Amino acid sequence: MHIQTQNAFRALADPTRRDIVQILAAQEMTIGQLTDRFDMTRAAVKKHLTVLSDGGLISVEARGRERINRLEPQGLAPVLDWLSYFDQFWDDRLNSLKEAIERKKK
Amino acid sequence: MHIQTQNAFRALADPTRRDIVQILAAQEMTIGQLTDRFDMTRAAVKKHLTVLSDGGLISVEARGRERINRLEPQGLAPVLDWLSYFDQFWDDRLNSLKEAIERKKK
DNA sequence: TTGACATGATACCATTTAGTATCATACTTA
DNA sequence: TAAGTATGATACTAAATGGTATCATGTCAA
Repeated sequence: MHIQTQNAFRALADPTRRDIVQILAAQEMTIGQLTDRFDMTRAAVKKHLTVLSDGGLISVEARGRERINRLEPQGLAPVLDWLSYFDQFWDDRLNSLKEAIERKKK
Repeated sequence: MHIQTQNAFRALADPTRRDIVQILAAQEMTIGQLTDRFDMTRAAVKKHLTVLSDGGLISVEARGRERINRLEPQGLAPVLDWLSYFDQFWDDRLNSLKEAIERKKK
């Protein structure tokens, strides 16, 4: 059993963590900056970041006394791989995503 | 916040439940049949099925004294929709999925 | 109709989880 | 160097989670 798959799915199971992932998709942030976006303590945000890091969804770079948290999109790969098992059930949906990509490339 | 999205992600967060989803993708089953595939009691499997049902990932049809559990692939839609937010990060991976689909269609 | 079978439901337990409060550490800067 | 700032780490709590055991209900079949 793939521990990466498990850790990634587990990381995405919490709504706060999914929000963090979306925020970091737009802009990298320190823990303090992220904490400003939520109604919880810095310690709680830090815990979520640890779970996201375990899931391979973010990376952390030390910069002075700050820690820059960045999205690692390839961490979503195990999730997509697992979902791809169900190709035969959602060809239509995948095709619409494919078309969106084609449009964007023009 | 989309409760369906939350329930679907939560349902997929457990490895036993992901296994159940894959088993049901191949063949619909009763609770008893599913229990044979796992090293846990029928009651535990039933709990997982309830979580999967809450997540919209399976449906249950009563047939006599049996309950037929079926995969509901469209329950994965909220998960895919959420992931599609990150299109710009995994064009390559999506393209490989797209290619797999194209190959299959031939 | 009666026994066997498939499931539903409830109570209970141990562990994990999501959060807080608090203190320690390390870096910046006046 | 000393104060302020950003983060790390630990201990603690309440609630959710994953599991069991047990009993109730409903259906099938002889």
